Amino acid sequence: MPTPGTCLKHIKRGSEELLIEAELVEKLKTGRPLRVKAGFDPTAPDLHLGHTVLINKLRHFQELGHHVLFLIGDFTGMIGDPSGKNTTRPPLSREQVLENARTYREQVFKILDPDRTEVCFNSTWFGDMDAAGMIRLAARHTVARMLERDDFAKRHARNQPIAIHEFLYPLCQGYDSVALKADVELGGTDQKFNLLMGRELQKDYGLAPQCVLTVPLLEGVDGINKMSKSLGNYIGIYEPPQEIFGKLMSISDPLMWRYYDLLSFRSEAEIAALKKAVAEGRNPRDAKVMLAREITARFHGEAAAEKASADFEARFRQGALPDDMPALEFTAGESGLPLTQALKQSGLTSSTSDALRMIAQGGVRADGDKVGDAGLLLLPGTTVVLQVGKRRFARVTIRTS
RNA sequence: GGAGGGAUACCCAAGCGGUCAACGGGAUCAGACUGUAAAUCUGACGGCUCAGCCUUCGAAGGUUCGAAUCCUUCUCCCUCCA
Repeated sequence: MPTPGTCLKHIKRGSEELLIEAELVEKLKTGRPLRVKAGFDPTAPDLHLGHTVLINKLRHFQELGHHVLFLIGDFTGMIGDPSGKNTTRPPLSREQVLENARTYREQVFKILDPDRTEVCFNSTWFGDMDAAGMIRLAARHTVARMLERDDFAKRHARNQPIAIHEFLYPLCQGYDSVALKADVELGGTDQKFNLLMGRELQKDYGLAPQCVLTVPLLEGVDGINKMSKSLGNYIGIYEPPQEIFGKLMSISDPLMWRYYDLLSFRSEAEIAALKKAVAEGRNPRDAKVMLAREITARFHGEAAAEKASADFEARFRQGALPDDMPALEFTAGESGLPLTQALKQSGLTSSTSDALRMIAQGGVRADGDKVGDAGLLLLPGTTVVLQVGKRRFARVTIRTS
């Protein structure tokens, strides 16, 4: 068993803030497995790398022998988290929630150890709470305390609306910690207020307050905004290996180091050494390949990562064709199928207008040769490899109708 | 309850009777460059049977030779006062 000191170091790596460190040390000293809580929205089962920063941190706790409480906020999901300023979301049925939970499990256990993970639902305790109970809970806090939360304060100052129920969300999240007797709760930096609410409520209910560990929000592949599906700058952990690998290779160099810090399982010493080597002239590309391989392997296995890497190398450095391109068949009359139609029907371009533009811009290749003639016809009985841009390919066979 | 402001393409945002498929910015895509990038530069960015045609400017009607632009009704958002 490692000492509390080394545990703490492991836990703090890549994290943003730990409150209160001294308390956590005390908890670690007891030697019992700590109950580590993290809450997840039941609506978005498509996890991306941004989510995994937190999940990686949960894994760190497991590596140290602690117990993870993976909480699905099926009850609070009915409220919606104001911090995301999500507009009204449709209520989910019981079946949908369970289905989402199943998907979560599937995705999350690529990182977490199932034996040390307990999946819970907060409807378990909130489902039984009556209106009086909810009001009792609401009585625990004041409006002034609520307005301490930055986004509430801002909205209030700007005369933007704050619905009453939005105040209930932090209270509910805090109460989850009471119900679960959490020792530690993890969350993104934007969750700090809600996490601290757990401490307050635990004290109110006569429990030892949980420690709070926040992790940074990961920037998306654009390097500017936080990674999110709606911004389209995400890398989903369920994407095909080639996609994950390719997207990681397309990030900027500075962003690469950020990803190393937050996503890689390599030791800090190893990363520092790599950084030094690049600073001294080693091609940053090598470092990026290592990162892309590590992450791809995490979700798809070593072999798939190896292959994605080789494909990428072949395609972009040597201009070779990918060996997994979709093979499609179209039928055409004797005169043949217009290239624009083939491009549109194969999904390589969004419309025939788009196809014409691509051809005009020199972005279309047939069997490796740049197409200059927009009126090109693909004759029946032939098979052509069509390419649009650098990344989109299809093998198209034309048959007679 | 009262007064005012707004709804334009993926997003932001001009336009206020014809020259508008609609300025500009962002995002995106293609080309050049490169380390695979990023940055930069160039171009594209509603659809189609593409030198032409068709459908768009919250919705539905109306005025007009002609409307994103004017009128009417409706829907939705926001601000201020109470």
